[in-house]
Amino acid sequence: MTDPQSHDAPETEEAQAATKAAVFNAAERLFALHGFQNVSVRDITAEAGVNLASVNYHFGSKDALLFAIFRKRTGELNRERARMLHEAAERHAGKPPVREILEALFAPPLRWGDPANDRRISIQFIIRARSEGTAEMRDALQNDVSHLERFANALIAARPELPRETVYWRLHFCLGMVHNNRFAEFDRLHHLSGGATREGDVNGLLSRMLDFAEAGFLA
Amino acid sequence: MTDPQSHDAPETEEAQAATKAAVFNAAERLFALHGFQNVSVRDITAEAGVNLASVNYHFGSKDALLFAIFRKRTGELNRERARMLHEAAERHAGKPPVREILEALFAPPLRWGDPANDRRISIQFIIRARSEGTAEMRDALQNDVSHLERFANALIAARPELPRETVYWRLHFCLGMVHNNRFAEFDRLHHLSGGATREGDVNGLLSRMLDFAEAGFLA
DNA sequence: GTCTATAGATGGATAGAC
DNA sequence: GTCTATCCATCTATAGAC
Repeated sequence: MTDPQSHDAPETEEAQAATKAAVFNAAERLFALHGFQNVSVRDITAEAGVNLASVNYHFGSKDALLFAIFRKRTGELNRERARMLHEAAERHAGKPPVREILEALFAPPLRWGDPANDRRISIQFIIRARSEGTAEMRDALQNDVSHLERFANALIAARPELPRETVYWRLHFCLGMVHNNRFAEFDRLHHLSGGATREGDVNGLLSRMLDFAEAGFLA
Repeated sequence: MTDPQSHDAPETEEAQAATKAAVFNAAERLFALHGFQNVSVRDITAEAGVNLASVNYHFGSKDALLFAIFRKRTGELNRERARMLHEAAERHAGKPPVREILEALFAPPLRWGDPANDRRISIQFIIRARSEGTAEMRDALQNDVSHLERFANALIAARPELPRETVYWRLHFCLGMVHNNRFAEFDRLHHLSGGATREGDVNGLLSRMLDFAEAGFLA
């Protein structure tokens, strides 16, 4: 924009954005598949088909790249969950039932995990960040509980007869159910059940999770 | 034993065993606290107060040390769970109810996680191995489902009216509840609940988990 | 802006002295 | 058997050529 040769700028900007996006996507993919410490800047730039210095030029450092991916994806996921919770509240005069609150919590990560969904890799990245993330990521997770507070408050309103402490623990159990949906765990379950569990049936899995967790909240 | 100077052997063997144990314990502790890739052989030997070559001398390599810890601890945990399941079966003529099956699944890792328990660090190591472990560990987890098969079969017998597929998925949900019991997740929950959740009350947490999961199996 | 070449640091593993 | 000194591979980050 400040460049007088404006007919050159679009090409340059596009090339820059394309390189940055290629690095971003390659990094997200490799981190999700192989773990954060097992992927080098060389792996990422080779996968993206760009030169080695691109990571530092566009993101500053390997850790900053990781954090950029983390922040973008968690932001998207949290917004999607918040929107579903808001819609559920609107449908029920501000007091949605437990099942619809849990659906807003479960459905977005499950839909992302659909084998037919491009975001499949993003959700695996987020799950990995919870255990392998940098100190910066863990601090961000630790401090940004405002997103979960909305869910906790909705659940407390839906089950006012339960002690608040009990609701928090049960929310913790539900989050454990979500975080366990990793490739390796699905594979293990598939092996254990002799092939009876089908990973691809996202809506079926959502129903199963809601049945289980809703009953747990009624106890 | 084959050494004619038998009065020297005990001292040497003890020293050897002591060094090996020091390496083992320091490694388990550091891996559990900081992750596998973030701990170097130098960190381990420094923490153990032994020389750098000890890891390779006693265990062959860093990865072999990791795997030795993994195999020992998972073996201990699985035996403890199997024993509790066996005892539950004996109490109920071979057909224990869902709650006692789940107690055999939940109680050992929870008791290990008690802040007053020396094994607190071991269970964090195992949980970390599930997501950060080497290919060798993941293969071992993948192939050793015999331990879980006993629990799956007991649950199928306790709920014969449910489709087997449903029982497998619900077992998967229960395992997610267990695997989510990490330091970082407890801290986050404590923060979210404004300090209402007490991590130290192991028996209370066990009851809460059993209430939630048992109700989920009744759905 | 892009890319090559390389600096600088750290890692696992091991040879060889004792 | 124990330990020091060192090898060699690999990593991130960056300087400097174009």
